[in-house]
Amino acid sequence: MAKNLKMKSARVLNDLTQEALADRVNVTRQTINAIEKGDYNPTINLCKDICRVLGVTLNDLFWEENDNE
Amino acid sequence: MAKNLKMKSARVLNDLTQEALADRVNVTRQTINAIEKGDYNPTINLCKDICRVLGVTLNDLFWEENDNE
DNA sequence: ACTTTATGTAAAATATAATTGACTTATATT
DNA sequence: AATATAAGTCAATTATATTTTACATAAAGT
Repeated sequence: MAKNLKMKSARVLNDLTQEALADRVNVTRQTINAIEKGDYNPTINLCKDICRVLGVTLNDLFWEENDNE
Repeated sequence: MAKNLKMKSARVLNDLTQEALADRVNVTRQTINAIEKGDYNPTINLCKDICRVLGVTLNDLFWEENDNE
C-alpha cells in the first residue's frame, strides 16, 4: 500500500498535527500516523470522521481512479 | 446506523445476489448482509473493493453530506 | 547544549471486523 | 404441497484494527 499523501496534505492545510487530528476523531496519534504511512486498513467510520474534520470527502482522500492495490 | 440502501440498490442494478457480491470481494455473505443492514463498520479496503465491483465510487455508496452517525 | 514539539516506529494487549456453521423466513417455481 | 434460491439473523471463533506504553529522531526555539 502507498502512503496517503493526500491525507497528510489535507491535514497540514487545516493546520493540524497528527496528534491534534487524532484527538478530533478519537483515535491515537499512532493510528493517524499508520494511516498516513499507508500500511493500514482503517474502518470506514474512521475515514469518514477524518474527512469531516479535514473538510473533504471520502473520494478526496481514499479513492483512486486507477488503484491496483 | 442506517441501512445502506444505496449499496443494495447498486448491487441489484448489477444483478448480483449478496452471495455473488461476497464471492467477488472475497468475504462471506453474512458480511455483505451486515453492511447493507447498516450495523457494521467495514474496513476501507473492503468498501473500495465493493465499489469497484459495483462500478461506483466511495462517495456514491458510503458518503452522506449530512451524516450524524 | 538544552528543552519542546512533531513525527516515526515497535511489541504486547484489547476491541471489533469478519468467518464459520446453523437455523429461519420469503418468494418464486414446479 | 414441495423444492430451490435469496435474504435475514445469531452464537462462537478467528483475524485484524486500534490502543497502550515506550523509545528514537529531527527541527525549532531559548
